[in-house]
Amino acid sequence: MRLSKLFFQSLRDNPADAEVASHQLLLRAGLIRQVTSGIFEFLPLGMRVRQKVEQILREEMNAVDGQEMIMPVVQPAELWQQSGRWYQIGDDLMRMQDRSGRDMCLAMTHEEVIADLVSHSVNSYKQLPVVMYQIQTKFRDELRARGGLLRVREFTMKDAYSFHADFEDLDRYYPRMYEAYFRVFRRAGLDVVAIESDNGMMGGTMAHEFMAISEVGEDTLVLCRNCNYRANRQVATFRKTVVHPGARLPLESVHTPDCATIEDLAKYLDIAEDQTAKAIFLVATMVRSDTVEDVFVFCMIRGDMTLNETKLINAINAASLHPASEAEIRAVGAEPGYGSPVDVDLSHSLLVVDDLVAQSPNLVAGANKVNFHYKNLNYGRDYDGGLVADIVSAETGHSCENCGGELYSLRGVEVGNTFKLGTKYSETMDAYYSDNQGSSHPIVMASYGIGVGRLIACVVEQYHDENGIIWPLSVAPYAVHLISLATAKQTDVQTKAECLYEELKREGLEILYDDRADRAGVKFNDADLIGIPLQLTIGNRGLSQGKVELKVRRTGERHMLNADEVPVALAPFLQAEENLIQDLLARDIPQA
RNA sequence: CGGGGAGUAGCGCAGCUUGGUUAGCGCACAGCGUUUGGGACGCUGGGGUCGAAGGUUCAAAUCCUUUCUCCCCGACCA
Repeated sequence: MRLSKLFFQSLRDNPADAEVASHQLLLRAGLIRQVTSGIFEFLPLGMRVRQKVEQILREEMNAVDGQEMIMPVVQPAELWQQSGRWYQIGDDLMRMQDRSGRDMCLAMTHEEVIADLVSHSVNSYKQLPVVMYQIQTKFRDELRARGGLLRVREFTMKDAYSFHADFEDLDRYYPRMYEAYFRVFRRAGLDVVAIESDNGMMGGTMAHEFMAISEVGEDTLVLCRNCNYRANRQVATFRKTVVHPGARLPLESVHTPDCATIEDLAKYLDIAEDQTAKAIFLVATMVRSDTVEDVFVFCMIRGDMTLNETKLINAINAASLHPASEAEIRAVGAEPGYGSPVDVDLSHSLLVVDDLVAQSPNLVAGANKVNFHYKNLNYGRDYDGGLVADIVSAETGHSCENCGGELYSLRGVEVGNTFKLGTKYSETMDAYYSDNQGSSHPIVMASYGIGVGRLIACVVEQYHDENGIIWPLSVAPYAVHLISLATAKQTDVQTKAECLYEELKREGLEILYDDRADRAGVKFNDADLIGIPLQLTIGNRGLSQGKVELKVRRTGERHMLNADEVPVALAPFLQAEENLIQDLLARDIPQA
């Protein structure tokens, strides 16, 4: 492709509203443009990267028996009502009506439609297992799009769905997809970590997330330094130990002036924060079959820990949570900042006590009176009932539940996930098959997603420097960036550049040919910005000695190649770029 | 939705506090000339409903009200 003809313009300055590196570089290198919040265009250069990624996805999905198909973006409400998600999912689901007033929505994902398809098409165990996938647009009306392609509203996802006669068959298949996922990410140059995750709105029995480790990530991973425990902080567990065991002491009320925070309280009473308990007040929205109800939730957790809202949502089976207002807190007889479950009216509320608080004797907690706390608060004596569950987050420094090793945390971007859905959708969408005895069973289902744009953003996050992007060869828009420095008078250089362009194209190489009339500096800077792995410069200086100059974008190394044997001379450098990916692929795949 | 910030040419910004000619600058863009191996220089030129609506005023980019959009931080996910 001639750069002079390419629909392309680089930006010298970073657009003011782009903060993360991948967003800035993808914009500046002319790969994408934002149309409105969270909705992007992929320009020709960006489209080529996308096609590279999609090709990898196709090859790897086909390799695990996936069959490509395509499903609609606009879907009837009925299917989502049938699965129940029409009611469970909030405003993320973009709803609308067609001209006759029929409720419709934009697909956030395609479980309903494919389960519906399978319910009509699969009748016998002989048709199972079957795996289908698509590379298709999804729309999620996110609260807040951010970070360029990292978090958008309209995006392209590779979503695959597998259907099995029973869980054993799914368990046999699932590891194949898990490994295929590692191959996809590694072929694109990304090193990822697979972790246990929450099932969220997907439901089902088990889920993994594939995380690209990055400071710009929105997720926190909890990992063990000793064993291979890895989980999203939303679900990560840890070993909880009672740090101050002992016999129960009598409850007493103490005056604690100006101790609205745990830190102040511990300091004032000269105790450790792990000897305190704190109350957290939330309102949960509970969605039952056809009712929606707000319930006040009174949580007790140890003072040095933080509430984990995902765990809480799962423990009480709520649809969503939001902080309670002061009025709502006082309505049950509690005092904000000095709350405890003693002598409050919880008849219309839900008490949830973290299991560690339930086990720990003699904690200090609020006395529901400004400037007063209780000492020696004991669950089962001073208050009881409610639900006892793990509702706090694992943090750096906690102990691994499996081995006792030290936990630490990293930030990551979720580039893919896999869900063992079980029979949730097959039952609601009526997807049953007959076994060899003629009896009917729900089909066992799983779904597997990878965000194409997010994957690209993660590649750029991982592969860039201060001058621009440094594409891995496997996803680079072109393999070689040919830069002609010919001036109007240097017709010999011009001619040689044209010949070289044609020759390299004949060799089957993907070439971006900078034939523009700009000065050298402009071209070099654009080349570094775009980030094609190999830059081939042809100018009067080298050509007068029969040479062209090769620069490896990744390392900055320069080599003089004989102008007459460029394709041959180029081969080892292309191979070296290829080898980087092969090295990544050769690594062991960590077990799920 | 809560908190913070910003909307002036394709991009980056100044002007606004203290209203006053024809709204400026750099980059980008077009033409001509000189240049030509790491973002050249000169001359000329095109491009703006100053986010929108309403108001105050002799006069509004500037003051007031309303509204829309975008970005960043917190509750969601590929």
